[in-house]
Amino acid sequence: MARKIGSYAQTTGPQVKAAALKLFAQSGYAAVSMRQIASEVGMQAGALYLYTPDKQTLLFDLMREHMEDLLAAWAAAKQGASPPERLEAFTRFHIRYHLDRTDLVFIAYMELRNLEPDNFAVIQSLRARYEQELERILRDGNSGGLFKIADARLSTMAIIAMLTGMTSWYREDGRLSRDRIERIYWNMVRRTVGA
Amino acid sequence: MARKIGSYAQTTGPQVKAAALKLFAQSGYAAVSMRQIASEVGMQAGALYLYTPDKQTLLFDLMREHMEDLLAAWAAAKQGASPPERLEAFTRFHIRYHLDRTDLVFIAYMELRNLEPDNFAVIQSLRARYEQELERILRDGNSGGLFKIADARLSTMAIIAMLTGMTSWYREDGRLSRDRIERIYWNMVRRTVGA
DNA sequence: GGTTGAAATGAACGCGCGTTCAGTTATTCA
DNA sequence: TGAATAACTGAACGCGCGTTCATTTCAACC
Repeated sequence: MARKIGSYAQTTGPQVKAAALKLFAQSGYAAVSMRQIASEVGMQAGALYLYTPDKQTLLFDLMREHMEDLLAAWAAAKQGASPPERLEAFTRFHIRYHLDRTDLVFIAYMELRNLEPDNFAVIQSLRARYEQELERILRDGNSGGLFKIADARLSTMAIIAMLTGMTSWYREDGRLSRDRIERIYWNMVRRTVGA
Repeated sequence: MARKIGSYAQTTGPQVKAAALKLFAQSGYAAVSMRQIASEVGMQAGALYLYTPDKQTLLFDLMREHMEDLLAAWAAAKQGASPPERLEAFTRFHIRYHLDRTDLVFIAYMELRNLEPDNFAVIQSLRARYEQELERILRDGNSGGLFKIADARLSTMAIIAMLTGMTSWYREDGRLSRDRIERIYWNMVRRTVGA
């Protein structure tokens, strides 16, 4: 018997996560059963517990890894000297990263209230760190007179909502190419900050 | 016995809806039980069925009435001759209306996937009508040269996402007054369309 | 080819779910 | 006062839930 003692099996783990991701994004955490997830992977419900201690952890791990990957990817992609350049880099990075992971983004926004308090706090703090990255750029640009922003916090929330909202209507085979969408949105963001 | 024959009792009905609204917004449709809703109103679960045929209809009615009220309220508040004036009216209306009903707005966006297909289609079509109102203004302003918009549909989605996102962070006793928030957001919207 | 141990099964657990309905209570009005 | 009716109770229904665990399968290795 392979009863996890401190660690969990690593081989089938990714498949379980992928199945949970797909189903959670489709129907929502509360509406998806462990039996459905197991069936998606092609096993029985009991076997899932070789890869996760419980259902809640499955959700939490998806969200935490998403936020950590996002922060790491931005740290790697970060560039630009002036605030306008940094803002453009952030905007384009955000769009590309999110359009590649619409399911994860969807979950990370929709399932917050299904997290237990401790887990919620962890995700909120990771999210805050990401928002801080944008807010920092806006404040720098504003104090340097390059942006004309009334309230950096409000602009941060507005821009992130505007950008992240894309994931709810974007389709791979849609009317506009990703490049075109990216260009149009960057233009709107630029205008929003008065640059 | 008061077994609904075609119609449902009207007296306690609003209390049931209010309780469902509160709990759905708090924990999500799938995570809230009929027993919880009943307990919030102060009755037993069975009594709820005097006011609704089932749980799904409770959700659907909340969403449908919200969208119909929204459309009716905008029809009444609609004003302005030029596209910029109309856009300002729309923006300010949207903010005021949504900040007064954060719970309903939250549900109307989050619980779409918990609607059965037929119900989903109804809500989607109501939502589309509302978005059309904004898109019409943007197209008119663009063809008159008053706005500088690359794609009216994208700007519509961007603006609505930006405005509706407010409901997820707005608090009655927050740092900024509603008037100030409204002014700042209108300024951002105005810039977004290049006016 | 026999042993090991990881991977997975499948039955079972107690529980809460949405919904139904016969029966009880409270109010209305003749 | 008593009949009619509206409002609500509380027990019950079958079902699917998350989770556990003794048992089976099977590839890897001596």
